[in-house]
Amino acid sequence: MGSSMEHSVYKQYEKQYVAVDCVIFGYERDELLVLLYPRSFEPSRGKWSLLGGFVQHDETLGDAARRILFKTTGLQDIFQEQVHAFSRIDRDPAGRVISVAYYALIRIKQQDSDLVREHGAHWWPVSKLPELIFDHREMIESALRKLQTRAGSEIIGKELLGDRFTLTNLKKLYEAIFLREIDAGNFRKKVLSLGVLHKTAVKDKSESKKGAFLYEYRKDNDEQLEFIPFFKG
Amino acid sequence: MGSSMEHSVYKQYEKQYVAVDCVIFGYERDELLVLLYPRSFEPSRGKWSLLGGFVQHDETLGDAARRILFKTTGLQDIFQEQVHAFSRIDRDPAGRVISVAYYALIRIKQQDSDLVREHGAHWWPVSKLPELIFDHREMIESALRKLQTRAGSEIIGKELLGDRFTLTNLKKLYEAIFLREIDAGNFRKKVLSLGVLHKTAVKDKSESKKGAFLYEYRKDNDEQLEFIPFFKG
DNA sequence: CCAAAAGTGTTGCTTGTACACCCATGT
DNA sequence: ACATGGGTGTACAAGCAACACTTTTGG
Repeated sequence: MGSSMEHSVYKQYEKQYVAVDCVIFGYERDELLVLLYPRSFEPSRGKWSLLGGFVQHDETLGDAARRILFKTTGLQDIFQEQVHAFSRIDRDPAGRVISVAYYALIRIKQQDSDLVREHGAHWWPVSKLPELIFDHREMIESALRKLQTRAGSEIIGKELLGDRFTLTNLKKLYEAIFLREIDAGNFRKKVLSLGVLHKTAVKDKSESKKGAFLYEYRKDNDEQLEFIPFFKG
Repeated sequence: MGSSMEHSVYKQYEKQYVAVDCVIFGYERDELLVLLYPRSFEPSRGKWSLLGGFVQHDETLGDAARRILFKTTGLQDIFQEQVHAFSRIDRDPAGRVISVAYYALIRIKQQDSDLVREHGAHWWPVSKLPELIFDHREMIESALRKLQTRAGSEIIGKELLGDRFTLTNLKKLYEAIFLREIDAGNFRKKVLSLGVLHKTAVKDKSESKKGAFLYEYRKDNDEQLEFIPFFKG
């Protein structure tokens, strides 16, 4: 907006409830998971819900998403990205609420488990979601598509895995994100050819006798080397 | 949103002004254009602005975008797509307004010129934009990236060109969208290989002595053949 | 020794790109 | 006849997918 309206005279226009819903992705046991919590009151009691909240005057949508994430997982400085604004008039039976979906990537190990438990939240595999309220399933599906797009343009690794990981860890993560199998050899070559990972001297022997080298992101130069397409769903 | 709040008790939460800003793309003289109109009052008098308006209780964001588009161009049933929600707190100096950007593709010939003139609107080339208010430049840039993504996944043709067009018309449109030159022979082969266009018996002689065949979309079967990647920026 | 994951190499196919070349025709 | 866009063919390079093969080591 901008023109077609004088300043300070917005009074004549209607305001809306604006919410943010967070699709919080985690990764465990080779599966991509979403954090949901159960709805304990009508309507839709028993169904599951994304974590959400209303946007306040003094915060951006991103701020609101961060606030919600912090409140429910205790985590800060988390990668997140806007997905889409959902605005069906009757999407929330209790009132007209426009909701902007965000997705976030967190390391489940790092969450404040007490806080999560206190909210009754539960991790669900994206491939086996329970019944969800409102348009939350649609939000998760859109978020997953966004995540896939991003994972195809740059390496999503440390956000979900940790600072160091083996190439097999990364491959399994990508299989979880794209919901399909990937050739190990080709994946390895493709990822390494991008030159954004640095092989450490450390081997992880937890998943094989031989052990696999741990890799980390090259911190040095280029944050701008991103967005070289390297993987398509 | 959903849980964490009882129904009908949203009263305790703050409402927001929610606006929609439309990035209206047109195409003429081998250029991709955006419809802007001049701001005639302070602040930012003399700068240019997207067409926008506030969202009402009884309409979705898409409805609002359609309403604004109709009000300013007289056009209905226009292709449009949501771009992003912009929410910087001070993005509008006159008040806290969250704005969701949409882009639309229209055929300039079909617009209601009187209506457009009455609003003082003017078509600007995307590559030579004037100074814009607020975050409107950012909105246009995001919208263009979205348009490029979409144009790379399916053929954007009739929305901007008309029902029938030559392959050279389409190539020039793509050059305007991607802001770079494209090889004519390769473009032609790629587009035809998708099999979504049907060659008519009619030649357009307006642009060459030899004349070029007009193509149209195959209406018959498959709307689902879309989203086959066919062009990358 | 051998199962199992780590890691390397090879081959063939598909796709993209550059560019040469022929066609049709109004002036 | 020739300039101009329309349209086709070719040849090379890059990227990708399938899969064979070697390495390492705990049990």
